[in-house]
Amino acid sequence: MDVSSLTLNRLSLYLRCLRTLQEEGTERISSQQLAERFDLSAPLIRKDLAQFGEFGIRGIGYEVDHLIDRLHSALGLDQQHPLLVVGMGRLGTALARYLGFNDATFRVVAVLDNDAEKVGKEVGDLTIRHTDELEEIVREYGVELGVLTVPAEAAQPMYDALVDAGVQAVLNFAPVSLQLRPGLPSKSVDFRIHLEELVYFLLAKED
Amino acid sequence: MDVSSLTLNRLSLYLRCLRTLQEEGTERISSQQLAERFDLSAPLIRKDLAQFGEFGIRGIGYEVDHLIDRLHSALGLDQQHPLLVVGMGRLGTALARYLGFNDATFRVVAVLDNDAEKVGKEVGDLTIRHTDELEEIVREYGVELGVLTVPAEAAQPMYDALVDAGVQAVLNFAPVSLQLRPGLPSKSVDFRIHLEELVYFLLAKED
DNA sequence: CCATGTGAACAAATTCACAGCA
DNA sequence: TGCTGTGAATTTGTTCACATGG
Repeated sequence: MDVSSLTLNRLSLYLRCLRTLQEEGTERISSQQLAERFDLSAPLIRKDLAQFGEFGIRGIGYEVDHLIDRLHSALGLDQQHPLLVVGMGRLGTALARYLGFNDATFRVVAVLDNDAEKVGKEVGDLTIRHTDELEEIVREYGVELGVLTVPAEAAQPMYDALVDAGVQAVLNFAPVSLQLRPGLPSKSVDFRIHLEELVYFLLAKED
Repeated sequence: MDVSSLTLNRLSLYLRCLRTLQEEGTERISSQQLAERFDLSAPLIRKDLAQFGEFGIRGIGYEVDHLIDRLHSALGLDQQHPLLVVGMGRLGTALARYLGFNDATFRVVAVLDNDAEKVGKEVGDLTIRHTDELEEIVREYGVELGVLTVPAEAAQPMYDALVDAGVQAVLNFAPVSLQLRPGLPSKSVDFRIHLEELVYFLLAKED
Protein backbone atom coordinates (compact mmCIF):
# COMPACT_ATOMS: atom_id res chain seq x y z
CA MET A 1 0.00 0.00 0.00
CA ASP A 2 1.15 3.48 -0.80
CA VAL A 3 -0.25 6.40 1.16
CA SER A 4 0.17 9.96 -0.11
CA SER A 5 1.53 12.85 1.94
CA LEU A 6 -1.80 14.59 1.63
CA THR A 7 -3.62 11.64 3.17
CA LEU A 8 -0.98 11.18 5.88
CA ASN A 9 -1.18 14.80 6.96
CA ARG A 10 -4.94 14.62 7.20
CA LEU A 11 -4.72 11.40 9.21
CA SER A 12 -2.51 13.17 11.73
CA LEU A 13 -5.16 15.87 12.02
CA TYR A 14 -7.94 13.35 12.49
CA LEU A 15 -5.93 11.58 15.15
CA ARG A 16 -5.36 14.74 17.11
CA CYS A 17 -9.04 15.64 16.89
CA LEU A 18 -10.03 12.14 18.00
CA ARG A 19 -7.89 12.44 21.09
CA THR A 20 -9.67 15.63 22.03
CA LEU A 21 -13.01 13.89 21.51
CA GLN A 22 -11.82 11.00 23.66
CA GLU A 23 -10.95 13.36 26.50
CA GLU A 24 -14.38 14.90 26.19
CA GLY A 25 -15.89 11.45 26.56
CA THR A 26 -17.24 11.12 23.00
CA GLU A 27 -17.49 7.44 22.09
CA ARG A 28 -18.53 7.52 18.46
CA ILE A 29 -18.17 9.86 15.52
CA SER A 30 -19.26 9.81 11.89
CA SER A 31 -17.23 10.86 8.87
CA GLN A 32 -19.79 13.63 8.42
CA GLN A 33 -19.12 15.06 11.87
CA LEU A 34 -15.36 14.92 11.31
CA ALA A 35 -15.82 16.57 7.93
CA GLU A 36 -17.51 19.58 9.50
CA ARG A 37 -14.61 20.12 11.89
CA PHE A 38 -12.05 20.18 9.12
CA ASP A 39 -13.94 21.72 6.22
CA LEU A 40 -13.41 18.52 4.27
CA SER A 41 -15.85 16.20 2.53
CA ALA A 42 -17.07 13.10 4.32
CA PRO A 43 -16.16 10.67 1.53
CA LEU A 44 -12.61 11.98 1.55
CA ILE A 45 -12.30 11.20 5.23
CA ARG A 46 -13.72 7.72 4.71
CA LYS A 47 -11.29 7.11 1.85
CA ASP A 48 -8.40 8.27 4.00
CA LEU A 49 -9.37 5.97 6.86
CA ALA A 50 -10.19 3.05 4.58
CA GLN A 51 -6.59 2.91 3.41
CA PHE A 52 -5.68 1.21 6.67
CA GLY A 53 -8.64 -1.14 7.03
CA GLU A 54 -12.33 -1.15 7.78
CA PHE A 55 -12.57 0.65 11.11
CA GLY A 56 -16.15 1.85 10.91
CA ILE A 57 -19.54 0.37 11.66
CA ARG A 58 -22.14 0.84 8.93
CA GLY A 59 -25.10 2.81 10.07
CA ILE A 60 -23.25 3.97 13.18
CA GLY A 61 -19.87 5.58 12.47
CA TYR A 62 -16.45 5.10 14.05
CA GLU A 63 -15.68 4.14 17.63
CA VAL A 64 -13.28 6.80 18.88
CA ASP A 65 -11.10 4.54 21.07
CA HIS A 66 -10.76 1.89 18.44
CA LEU A 67 -10.02 4.33 15.65
CA ILE A 68 -7.32 6.03 17.70
CA ASP A 69 -5.63 2.70 18.40
CA ARG A 70 -5.66 1.64 14.79
CA LEU A 71 -4.48 4.95 13.37
CA HIS A 72 -1.83 5.32 16.02
CA SER A 73 -0.24 2.01 15.20
CA ALA A 74 -0.80 2.29 11.44
CA LEU A 75 1.15 5.55 11.46
CA GLY A 76 4.00 4.04 13.48
CA LEU A 77 3.36 6.29 16.45
CA ASP A 78 3.29 3.53 19.06
CA GLN A 79 7.03 3.21 18.94
CA GLN A 80 9.33 5.86 20.32
CA HIS A 81 11.50 7.64 17.80
CA PRO A 82 14.67 9.29 19.07
CA LEU A 83 15.49 12.58 17.43
CA LEU A 84 18.15 15.23 17.69
CA VAL A 85 18.14 18.92 16.91
CA VAL A 86 21.14 20.58 15.23
CA GLY A 87 21.53 24.33 15.53
CA MET A 88 20.86 25.91 18.89
CA GLY A 89 19.97 29.40 17.75
CA ARG A 90 16.72 30.92 18.86
CA LEU A 91 14.55 28.75 16.67
CA GLY A 92 16.41 25.52 17.43
CA THR A 93 16.28 26.20 21.16
CA ALA A 94 12.58 26.97 21.01
CA LEU A 95 11.89 23.85 18.98
CA ALA A 96 14.01 21.58 21.15
CA ARG A 97 12.05 22.69 24.20
CA TYR A 98 8.74 22.56 22.37
CA LEU A 99 9.36 19.01 21.17
CA GLY A 100 11.14 18.13 24.37
CA PHE A 101 8.15 17.12 26.42
CA ASN A 102 9.10 13.65 25.26
CA ASP A 103 5.85 11.88 24.69
CA ALA A 104 5.49 8.23 23.76
CA THR A 105 6.32 8.93 20.13
CA PHE A 106 9.10 11.47 19.96
CA ARG A 107 12.03 11.92 22.26
CA VAL A 108 14.65 14.61 21.88
CA VAL A 109 17.81 12.77 22.89
CA ALA A 110 20.40 15.37 21.97
CA VAL A 111 20.84 18.99 20.94
CA LEU A 112 23.91 20.05 18.98
CA ASP A 113 25.71 23.11 17.74
CA ASN A 114 29.00 23.70 15.98
CA ASP A 115 29.78 26.78 18.04
CA ALA A 116 32.19 25.92 20.89
CA GLU A 117 30.74 28.87 22.85
CA LYS A 118 27.36 27.16 23.03
CA VAL A 119 28.59 23.63 23.75
CA GLY A 120 28.04 22.72 27.39
CA LYS A 121 25.12 25.06 27.89
CA GLU A 122 21.77 23.65 28.99
CA VAL A 123 18.62 23.58 26.85
CA GLY A 124 15.78 22.17 28.91
CA ASP A 125 17.31 19.11 30.54
CA LEU A 126 19.83 18.50 27.78
CA THR A 127 23.38 19.77 27.42
CA ILE A 128 24.43 21.14 24.04
CA ARG A 129 27.03 18.92 22.41
CA HIS A 130 29.37 19.65 19.53
CA THR A 131 28.45 18.59 16.00
CA ASP A 132 31.78 16.74 15.79
CA GLU A 133 30.20 14.13 18.03
CA LEU A 134 27.28 13.60 15.65
CA GLU A 135 28.11 10.09 14.50
CA GLU A 136 28.76 8.92 18.04
CA ILE A 137 25.48 10.40 19.29
CA VAL A 138 23.46 8.81 16.52
CA ARG A 139 24.93 5.41 17.35
CA GLU A 140 24.62 5.90 21.10
CA TYR A 141 20.88 6.72 21.05
CA GLY A 142 19.79 5.03 17.84
CA VAL A 143 18.70 8.43 16.52
CA GLU A 144 16.21 8.11 13.67
CA LEU A 145 15.20 11.70 13.00
CA GLY A 146 17.24 14.85 12.60
CA VAL A 147 15.83 18.35 12.90
CA LEU A 148 17.88 21.04 11.15
CA THR A 149 17.69 24.55 12.56
CA VAL A 150 21.01 25.93 11.36
CA PRO A 151 21.55 29.07 9.28
CA ALA A 152 20.96 28.75 5.54
CA GLU A 153 24.68 28.54 4.67
CA ALA A 154 25.27 25.65 7.06
CA ALA A 155 22.21 23.63 6.08
CA GLN A 156 23.55 21.58 3.17
CA PRO A 157 26.79 20.44 4.84
CA MET A 158 24.93 19.68 8.06
CA TYR A 159 22.25 17.77 6.17
CA ASP A 160 24.98 15.69 4.56
CA ALA A 161 26.63 15.14 7.93
CA LEU A 162 23.33 14.00 9.45
CA VAL A 163 22.71 11.51 6.68
CA ASP A 164 26.29 10.23 6.77
CA ALA A 165 25.99 9.78 10.52
CA GLY A 166 23.05 7.44 9.96
CA VAL A 167 20.01 9.62 10.56
CA GLN A 168 17.10 8.14 8.59
CA ALA A 169 14.90 11.19 8.04
CA VAL A 170 15.36 14.96 8.25
CA LEU A 171 13.05 17.86 9.04
CA ASN A 172 14.66 21.04 7.74
CA PHE A 173 13.87 24.56 8.94
CA ALA A 174 16.63 26.36 7.07
CA PRO A 175 15.33 28.51 4.20
CA VAL A 176 17.14 26.64 1.42
CA SER A 177 16.38 23.92 -1.10
CA LEU A 178 18.56 21.07 -0.01
CA GLN A 179 20.08 18.64 -2.42
CA LEU A 180 18.43 15.55 -0.95
CA ARG A 181 19.71 11.99 -0.73
CA PRO A 182 17.49 9.80 -2.91
CA GLY A 183 15.22 7.54 -0.87
CA LEU A 184 15.79 9.37 2.39
CA PRO A 185 12.58 10.93 3.68
CA SER A 186 12.77 14.60 4.43
CA LYS A 187 10.59 17.68 4.65
CA SER A 188 11.24 21.39 4.74
CA VAL A 189 9.33 23.92 6.76
CA ASP A 190 9.75 27.42 5.45
CA PHE A 191 7.94 30.28 7.17
CA ARG A 192 8.82 32.86 4.60
CA ILE A 193 7.20 30.84 1.84
CA HIS A 194 3.98 30.63 3.80
CA LEU A 195 3.98 34.36 4.38
CA GLU A 196 4.62 34.98 0.71
CA GLU A 197 1.72 32.73 -0.20
CA LEU A 198 -0.59 34.69 2.09
CA VAL A 199 0.61 37.96 0.57
CA TYR A 200 -0.26 36.71 -2.88
CA PHE A 201 -3.75 35.77 -1.79
CA LEU A 202 -4.22 39.27 -0.39
CA LEU A 203 -3.06 40.74 -3.67
CA ALA A 204 -5.35 38.43 -5.64
CA LYS A 205 -8.35 39.35 -3.49
CA GLU A 206 -8.02 43.01 -4.38
CA ASP A 207 -8.67 42.09 -8.05
CA MET B 1 -5.89 34.18 -13.37
CA ASP B 2 -5.93 31.73 -10.51
CA VAL B 3 -2.62 30.44 -9.21
CA SER B 4 -2.51 27.34 -7.01
CA SER B 5 -0.73 27.11 -3.67
CA LEU B 6 1.57 24.48 -5.08
CA THR B 7 2.67 26.80 -7.85
CA LEU B 8 3.02 29.78 -5.51
CA ASN B 9 5.22 27.87 -3.11
CA ARG B 10 7.48 26.76 -5.92
CA LEU B 11 7.67 30.30 -7.26
CA SER B 12 8.92 31.47 -3.87
CA LEU B 13 11.61 28.80 -4.04
CA TYR B 14 12.63 29.80 -7.55
CA LEU B 15 12.82 33.41 -6.50
CA ARG B 16 15.09 32.66 -3.58
CA CYS B 17 17.32 30.57 -5.78
CA LEU B 18 17.44 33.29 -8.42
CA ARG B 19 18.64 35.80 -5.86
CA THR B 20 21.49 33.50 -4.93
CA LEU B 21 22.36 33.14 -8.59
CA GLN B 22 22.23 36.90 -8.99
CA GLU B 23 24.69 37.37 -6.14
CA GLU B 24 26.97 34.83 -7.77
CA GLY B 25 26.83 36.89 -10.95
CA THR B 26 24.89 34.39 -13.08
CA GLU B 27 23.02 36.25 -15.82
CA ARG B 28 20.96 33.54 -17.46
CA ILE B 29 19.43 30.23 -16.47
CA SER B 30 17.35 27.61 -18.24
CA SER B 31 14.34 25.77 -16.86
CA GLN B 32 16.44 22.62 -17.11
CA GLN B 33 19.12 24.05 -14.83
CA LEU B 34 16.53 25.20 -12.31
CA ALA B 35 14.87 21.79 -12.47
CA GLU B 36 18.08 20.08 -11.43
CA ARG B 37 18.41 22.28 -8.36
CA PHE B 38 14.93 21.46 -7.13
CA ASP B 39 14.43 17.90 -8.34
CA LEU B 40 11.52 19.09 -10.43
CA SER B 41 10.78 18.69 -14.12
CA ALA B 42 11.70 21.47 -16.50
CA PRO B 43 8.23 21.75 -18.09
CA LEU B 44 6.69 22.19 -14.65
CA ILE B 45 8.95 25.14 -13.97
CA ARG B 46 8.13 26.66 -17.34
CA LYS B 47 4.41 26.22 -16.67
CA ASP B 48 4.78 27.85 -13.25
CA LEU B 49 6.62 30.84 -14.68
CA ALA B 50 4.35 31.14 -17.70
CA GLN B 51 1.38 31.86 -15.45
CA PHE B 52 2.68 35.39 -15.02
CA GLY B 53 3.80 36.12 -18.56
CA GLU B 54 6.43 35.21 -21.10
CA PHE B 55 9.68 35.90 -19.30
CA GLY B 56 11.98 33.60 -21.21
CA ILE B 57 13.93 33.82 -24.42
CA ARG B 58 13.55 30.82 -26.72
CA GLY B 59 16.79 29.02 -27.36
CA ILE B 60 18.46 30.87 -24.46
CA GLY B 61 16.58 30.63 -21.18
CA TYR B 62 15.66 33.24 -18.58
CA GLU B 63 17.50 36.41 -17.69
CA VAL B 64 18.04 36.27 -13.94
CA ASP B 65 17.62 40.00 -13.19
CA HIS B 66 14.51 40.33 -15.29
CA LEU B 67 12.90 37.18 -13.92
CA ILE B 68 13.50 38.29 -10.33
CA ASP B 69 11.86 41.66 -10.99
CA ARG B 70 8.83 40.15 -12.62
CA LEU B 71 8.29 37.42 -10.04
CA HIS B 72 8.88 39.78 -7.17
CA SER B 73 6.18 42.15 -8.27
CA ALA B 74 3.83 39.43 -9.50
CA LEU B 75 3.89 37.92 -6.01
CA GLY B 76 3.23 41.25 -4.34
CA LEU B 77 6.60 41.29 -2.60
CA ASP B 78 7.57 44.80 -3.67
CA GLN B 79 5.21 46.34 -1.16
CA GLN B 80 5.86 46.19 2.55
CA HIS B 81 3.39 44.19 4.61
CA PRO B 82 3.11 45.00 8.29
CA LEU B 83 2.62 41.97 10.51
CA LEU B 84 2.24 41.25 14.18
CA VAL B 85 3.00 38.19 16.26
CA VAL B 86 0.66 37.08 19.05
CA GLY B 87 2.01 34.78 21.74
CA MET B 88 5.44 35.55 23.13
CA GLY B 89 6.38 32.10 24.33
CA ARG B 90 9.62 30.55 23.15
CA LEU B 91 8.44 29.91 19.63
CA GLY B 92 6.78 33.30 19.22
CA THR B 93 9.84 35.08 20.53
CA ALA B 94 12.12 33.11 18.24
CA LEU B 95 9.89 33.80 15.25
CA ALA B 96 9.48 37.48 15.99
CA ARG B 97 13.24 37.89 16.06
CA TYR B 98 13.73 35.65 13.05
CA LEU B 99 11.21 37.59 10.98
CA GLY B 100 12.25 40.80 12.61
CA PHE B 101 15.11 41.75 10.35
CA ASN B 102 12.45 43.76 8.55
CA ASP B 103 13.26 43.46 4.90
CA ALA B 104 11.46 45.29 2.15
CA THR B 105 8.56 42.85 2.20
CA PHE B 106 7.75 41.99 5.79
CA ARG B 107 7.94 44.17 8.82
CA VAL B 108 7.12 43.01 12.34
CA VAL B 109 5.40 46.08 13.79
CA ALA B 110 4.18 44.63 17.08
CA VAL B 111 4.47 41.63 19.37
CA LEU B 112 1.65 40.78 21.77
CA ASP B 113 0.81 38.52 24.67
CA ASN B 114 -2.16 38.21 26.98
CA ASP B 115 0.06 37.64 30.02
CA ALA B 116 0.48 40.87 32.01
CA GLU B 117 3.81 39.54 33.29
CA LYS B 118 5.25 39.61 29.78
CA VAL B 119 3.79 42.94 28.70
CA GLY B 120 6.47 45.63 28.68
CA LYS B 121 9.37 43.25 28.13
CA GLU B 122 11.58 43.69 25.09
CA VAL B 123 11.76 41.30 22.14
CA GLY B 124 14.38 42.51 19.74
CA ASP B 125 13.63 46.21 19.39
CA LEU B 126 9.92 45.83 20.15
CA THR B 127 8.09 46.01 23.46
CA ILE B 128 5.48 43.36 24.18
CA ARG B 129 1.99 44.84 24.29
CA HIS B 130 -1.20 43.38 25.68
CA THR B 131 -3.66 41.58 23.41
CA ASP B 132 -6.39 43.94 24.66
CA GLU B 133 -4.77 46.58 22.46
CA LEU B 134 -5.06 44.40 19.36
CA GLU B 135 -7.64 46.44 17.51
CA GLU B 136 -5.84 49.70 18.18
CA ILE B 137 -2.51 48.26 17.03
CA VAL B 138 -3.97 46.89 13.81
CA ARG B 139 -5.42 50.31 13.01
CA GLU B 140 -2.30 52.17 14.07
CA TYR B 141 0.09 50.25 11.82
CA GLY B 142 -2.27 49.02 9.12
CA VAL B 143 -1.38 45.46 10.05
CA GLU B 144 -2.16 43.00 7.25
CA LEU B 145 -0.78 39.72 8.57
CA GLY B 146 -1.13 38.02 11.94
CA VAL B 147 1.18 35.26 13.14
CA LEU B 148 -0.32 33.06 15.85
CA THR B 149 2.09 31.42 18.27
CA VAL B 150 -0.17 30.92 21.26
CA PRO B 151 -0.87 27.62 23.04
CA ALA B 152 -3.42 25.31 21.42
CA GLU B 153 -6.28 26.24 23.80
CA ALA B 154 -5.89 29.95 23.07
CA ALA B 155 -5.60 29.63 19.30
CA GLN B 156 -9.25 29.74 18.24
CA PRO B 157 -10.28 32.74 20.36
CA MET B 158 -7.12 34.59 19.39
CA TYR B 159 -7.67 33.78 15.71
CA ASP B 160 -11.17 35.22 16.00
CA ALA B 161 -9.83 38.28 17.78
CA LEU B 162 -7.25 38.85 15.05
CA VAL B 163 -9.83 38.63 12.31
CA ASP B 164 -12.26 40.86 14.19
CA ALA B 165 -9.50 43.41 14.67
CA GLY B 166 -9.05 43.62 10.90
CA VAL B 167 -6.09 41.38 10.17
CA GLN B 168 -6.39 40.14 6.59
CA ALA B 169 -4.47 36.87 6.71
CA VAL B 170 -3.22 34.54 9.44
CA LEU B 171 -0.27 32.20 9.77
CA ASN B 172 -1.00 29.77 12.59
CA PHE B 173 1.62 27.77 14.48
CA ALA B 174 -0.69 26.35 17.15
CA PRO B 175 -1.29 22.61 16.75
CA VAL B 176 -5.04 22.81 16.20
CA SER B 177 -7.45 22.85 13.27
CA LEU B 178 -8.92 26.31 13.40
CA GLN B 179 -12.46 27.05 12.38
CA LEU B 180 -11.53 29.52 9.64
CA ARG B 181 -13.38 32.59 8.43
CA PRO B 182 -14.53 31.96 4.85
CA GLY B 183 -12.55 33.97 2.34
CA LEU B 184 -9.81 34.95 4.76
CA PRO B 185 -6.46 33.49 3.68
CA SER B 186 -4.68 31.47 6.32
CA LYS B 187 -2.15 28.71 6.67
CA SER B 188 -1.14 26.40 9.48
CA VAL B 189 2.36 25.19 10.17
CA ASP B 190 2.42 22.10 12.30
CA PHE B 191 5.76 20.53 13.20
CA ARG B 192 4.27 17.45 14.77
CA ILE B 193 2.45 16.56 11.58
CA HIS B 194 5.65 16.77 9.59
CA LEU B 195 7.43 14.54 12.07
CA GLU B 196 4.59 12.04 11.95
CA GLU B 197 4.76 12.00 8.18
CA LEU B 198 8.47 11.24 8.30
CA VAL B 199 7.87 8.44 10.81
CA TYR B 200 5.36 6.85 8.48
CA PHE B 201 7.82 6.93 5.61
CA LEU B 202 10.39 5.20 7.80
CA LEU B 203 7.86 2.54 8.69
CA ALA B 204 6.89 2.11 5.05
CA LYS B 205 10.52 1.75 3.96
CA GLU B 206 10.97 -1.26 6.26
CA ASP B 207 8.30 -3.11 4.19
C1' DC C 1 -32.86 3.08 8.19
C1' DC C 2 -28.21 5.14 8.30
C1' DA C 3 -23.37 5.63 7.74
C1' DT C 4 -19.61 3.03 5.82
C1' DG C 5 -16.77 1.45 1.97
C1' DT C 6 -15.91 1.81 -2.90
C1' DG C 7 -16.13 1.78 -8.09
C1' DA C 8 -17.02 5.29 -11.45
C1' DA C 9 -16.96 10.17 -12.71
C1' DC C 10 -14.69 14.26 -12.27
C1' DA C 11 -11.06 17.71 -11.26
C1' DA C 12 -6.37 19.12 -10.50
C1' DA C 13 -1.61 18.69 -11.18
C1' DT C 14 2.14 17.04 -13.75
C1' DT C 15 4.46 15.18 -17.68
C1' DC C 16 4.87 14.57 -22.52
C1' DA C 17 5.67 16.02 -27.04
C1' DC C 18 6.26 19.33 -30.10
C1' DA C 19 5.41 23.81 -32.48
C1' DG C 20 7.57 28.32 -32.60
C1' DC C 21 11.01 31.59 -32.18
C1' DA C 22 15.72 33.66 -31.01
C1' DT D 1 20.21 24.45 -33.09
C1' DG D 2 18.33 25.01 -28.33
C1' DC D 3 15.08 26.31 -25.09
C1' DT D 4 10.65 28.35 -24.29
C1' DG D 5 5.60 28.07 -24.22
C1' DT D 6 1.65 25.11 -24.49
C1' DG D 7 -2.12 21.78 -25.99
C1' DA D 8 -2.80 16.81 -25.27
C1' DA D 9 -2.08 12.76 -22.50
C1' DT D 10 -1.40 10.97 -18.11
C1' DT D 11 -1.28 10.57 -13.39
C1' DT D 12 -2.93 11.85 -8.94
C1' DG D 13 -6.45 13.41 -5.87
C1' DT D 14 -11.32 14.34 -4.76
C1' DT D 15 -16.22 13.92 -5.20
C1' DC D 16 -20.29 11.40 -6.46
C1' DA D 17 -23.51 7.84 -6.09
C1' DC D 18 -24.84 3.73 -4.42
C1' DA D 19 -24.53 -1.08 -2.85
C1' DT D 20 -23.60 -3.21 1.56
C1' DG D 21 -24.34 -4.48 6.17
C1' DG D 22 -24.99 -3.53 11.22
